[in-house]
Amino acid sequence: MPSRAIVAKELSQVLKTISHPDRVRIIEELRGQEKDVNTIAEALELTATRISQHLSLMKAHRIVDERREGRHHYYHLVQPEIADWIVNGLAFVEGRMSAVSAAEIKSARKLWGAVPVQK
Amino acid sequence: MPSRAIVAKELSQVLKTISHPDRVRIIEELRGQEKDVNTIAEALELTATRISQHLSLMKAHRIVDERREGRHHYYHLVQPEIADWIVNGLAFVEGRMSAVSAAEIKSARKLWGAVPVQK
DNA sequence: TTAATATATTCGCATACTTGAATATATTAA
DNA sequence: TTAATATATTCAAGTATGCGAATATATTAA
Repeated sequence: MPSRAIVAKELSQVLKTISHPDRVRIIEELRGQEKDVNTIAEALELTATRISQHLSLMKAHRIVDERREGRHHYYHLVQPEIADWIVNGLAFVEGRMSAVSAAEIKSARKLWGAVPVQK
Repeated sequence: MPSRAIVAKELSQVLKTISHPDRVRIIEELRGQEKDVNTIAEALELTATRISQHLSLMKAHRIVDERREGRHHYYHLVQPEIADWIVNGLAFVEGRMSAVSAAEIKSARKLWGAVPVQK
């Protein structure tokens, strides 16, 4: 298989792993800081089980990694820049939604962008 | 639904649409220029039917658009910058593969990056 | 008109993903 | 030890995706 095809396959695998509404949001939650399962679940108003499932999948694909401390499992992005990359991807979303939603995108971007950047 | 969730959903939809090895490659083929189905099929060594199916899906999701001229259907990226964004995404792939493959990523990036940028 | 070319659409099956519910495990508190 | 907390894993059913083969449509050439 030619190298371009190999790389495309790997990249598409990464894209596939993050292309779920919950997972996009989880990645943004982890922008610049680690968080435990419950904290994420509360922030996104989803069950801890579901968050755990998503994190388990993303860990298997090395998008996130885990640090255990007592009964808390803290997750962080293996490559913190991926969150910035996703924020850049919002640019493509802007032109795709209604004017009303476009305003929401800007506010979402502001919110996400406002989180302290990870070293 | 809060705005962040809406935006995340839309973005994940875009990601999902492009997260297929063939489709990543098609987008890169369309970087900076329109091409017809057969041209793409030959370049990627895939059947025209398959390329047509991918393009049809991406068109439905407004990733690409079509211009018909005679019996040729030329496709182009609705948002040409998406190709650049994908090239940036290669950065995340580099750390994920073996050293040998990492070299291939660089060459792939060089190849893709060498294509003239669309205005 | 007929044939050839270029592409699209439909079909069907195999595979994969999503998700809540139930169950299991690890850690700390009583 | 026992109970409570935090998270993980398994299961099963519903849904979606991928893909080749067959068929259909549009355009141009003969």
